[in-house]
Amino acid sequence: MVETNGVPGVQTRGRARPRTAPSMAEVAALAGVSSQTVSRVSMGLDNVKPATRDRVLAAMAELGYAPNTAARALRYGSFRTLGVIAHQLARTGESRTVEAVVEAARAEGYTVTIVDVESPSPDDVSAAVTRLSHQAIDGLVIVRAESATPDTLALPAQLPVVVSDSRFVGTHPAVRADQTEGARLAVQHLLDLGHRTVHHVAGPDDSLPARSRIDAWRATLEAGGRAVPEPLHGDWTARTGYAVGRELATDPDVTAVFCANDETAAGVLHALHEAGRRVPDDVSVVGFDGITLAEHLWPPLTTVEQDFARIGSSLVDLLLRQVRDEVDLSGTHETVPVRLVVRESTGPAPRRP
Amino acid sequence: MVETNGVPGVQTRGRARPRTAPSMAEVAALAGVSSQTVSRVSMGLDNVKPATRDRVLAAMAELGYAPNTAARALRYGSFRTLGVIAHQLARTGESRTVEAVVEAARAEGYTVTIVDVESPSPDDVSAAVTRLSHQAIDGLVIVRAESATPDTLALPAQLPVVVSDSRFVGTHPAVRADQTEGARLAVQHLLDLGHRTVHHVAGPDDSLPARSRIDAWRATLEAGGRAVPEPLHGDWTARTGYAVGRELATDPDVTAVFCANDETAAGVLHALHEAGRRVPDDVSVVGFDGITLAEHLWPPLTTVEQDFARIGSSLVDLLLRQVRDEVDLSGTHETVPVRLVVRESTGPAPRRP
DNA sequence: GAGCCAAATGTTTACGTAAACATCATGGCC
DNA sequence: GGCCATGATGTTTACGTAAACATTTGGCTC
Repeated sequence: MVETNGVPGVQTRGRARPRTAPSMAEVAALAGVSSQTVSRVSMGLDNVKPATRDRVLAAMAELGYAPNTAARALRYGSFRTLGVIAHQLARTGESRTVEAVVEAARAEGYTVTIVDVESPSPDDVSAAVTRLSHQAIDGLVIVRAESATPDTLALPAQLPVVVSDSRFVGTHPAVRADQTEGARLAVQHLLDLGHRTVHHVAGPDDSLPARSRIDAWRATLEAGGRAVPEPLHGDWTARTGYAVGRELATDPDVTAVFCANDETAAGVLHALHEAGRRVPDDVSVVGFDGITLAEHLWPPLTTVEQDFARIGSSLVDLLLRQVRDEVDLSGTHETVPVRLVVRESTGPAPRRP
Repeated sequence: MVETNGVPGVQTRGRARPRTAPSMAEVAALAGVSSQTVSRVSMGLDNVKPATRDRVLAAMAELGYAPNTAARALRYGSFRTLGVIAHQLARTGESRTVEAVVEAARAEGYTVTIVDVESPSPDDVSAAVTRLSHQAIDGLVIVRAESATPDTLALPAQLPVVVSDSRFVGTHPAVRADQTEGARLAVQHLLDLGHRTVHHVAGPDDSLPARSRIDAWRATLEAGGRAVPEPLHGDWTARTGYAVGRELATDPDVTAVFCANDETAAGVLHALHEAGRRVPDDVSVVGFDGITLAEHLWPPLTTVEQDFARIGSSLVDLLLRQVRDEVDLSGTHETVPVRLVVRESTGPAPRRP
């Protein structure tokens, strides 16, 4: 764990105590009591005479006292803080999950420290973990690890961890959306509409969810005895969706496209419109995620909705069970159901010419 | 500052020290040195004999030692952590700004603790501040305070604060996008295209940026001697954009719409499409923010791009200057330029029938 | 009013780190 | 070979809080 450089212990030196907030001792002096009594008031214990309590509260108010979290954390060995490692905070799935995690953590009295990882490369994620473990956290949520694997990622021993969909499933407690069922629903929906086959604009190769969606897409086509076209590769962005979409638009055989996520679908829609192909009359498009804007794209996008709120709260739940009870949950993983929402971007297959 | 309930000092009790990580003392014992020597190695000081350092590093490795952040923070009086209060993390402007803040903070060796505020009401924001000041932060970034004002928000004295666009401008150091210029550019662009006037779908009333945009929209129309229609009110979401858009779509006099943000614009586009009004042939639409999807809406959205990355880094810069140098910057505020990006959602005004 | 119990409050201590100060060795110099 | 400067290491202490233990106060019983 410790290496020549990157030793957990080695840190740059911080400046010493810049600002001096009032301490319990000062409050105690002002109120004419011992600091222990201040502590009792501060913790809301009831074995303090009301008159004394009032004097202490008044002193706190006068000095603007706030308890020193560092000292408390040192005392308790806990920060009541969770760490979150996310890859691209501004991406929809990401921010919705993080938002839900923050919310769920708050409900449990925890706050959340965020580290954004520049690239999803193992190196960057490792660096993020190292940085976070220098920080004050009781547990760690890894929202997207993409290509990182348990081997490439040196997690501090003893640090409770929970991951959302990634290669850590199996080695760490995980929460994942039901990717397989989602992709199946999407593809089957298109087949049921009479499309002969379904093209797929996939996510990046190193992403496990992306691969789950590819696999389920393929399996569903095969189960229906359909031709399986070569999947096209995107990177979750609308930009590549657009680029790939321009190619798809030129192929008259393409009547149904299942996109790895809604952003990609937006790009595909853009390309189709531009090429003059009508949606859904000529081509049907399905997305994945259920971003807020999906409903207001044109035409409104049929998509597979993930329950980000539930994913977030499950992540926190699973993590806190480890933090509090120190149980070993590795291997457990929870699957959150998804939901196909049919809108106007999908329709019956065009009649063959 | 202290009140009957909600006293900063009062907290529920945490369990005491659940997990015991190896301490310096244990490493010292194993390496046969004093804990101070371990500390020196840990801090990377150079006045340790190489042989000794190696022994200490070996001991650290063996025990899986990591420095206790709480103790360090207590010692230094700093966590190297900044707090961020955001309103709706998943909203685009929000998450982009937060992402940039996280990034900029990381570059300065700080991590970021996030508190998501449920509603932008003063009460909720206050609660968030209270929660955060229990946490271990050296400074606070308020990304959107909306209706909160310096009066309604009890900030801990001495806590360095920086705010993005809000009513705190003036009392606290602030960074704001050039709302006025942005709205002017948007409206003028539409007027230059020959539209007689421009309708506005505004943001919520209690948001200062929303009001700046309204004011600049009105001022630009008046400067051009145009009629100023009643502004319509949205809440930044595509949903209300759609609702309001349905009304606009029925009014043949509406040929140009300036939306308070891109999400709203997406909703308006949706409504216009649905009503069979062509964009931009019948109606031109402009957004605000420059979300990634703007380029891939249909038609690609003309919008006023904010430089979120720069806003984020300016926020951190301004905040750290206070944290480190303890200078008083209240009153200073930085304005970040915006940029009009013209796409296909705007075009010449239709010929009058 | 002595005795006793419980409530209220005070005192001591430990949490892990690192600055400040103290000590000890080593080596160069005359 | 003694002296001092220097570098390496050890010892003491403080940071703010809260548990554990100790003491005082007040009220009640008989």
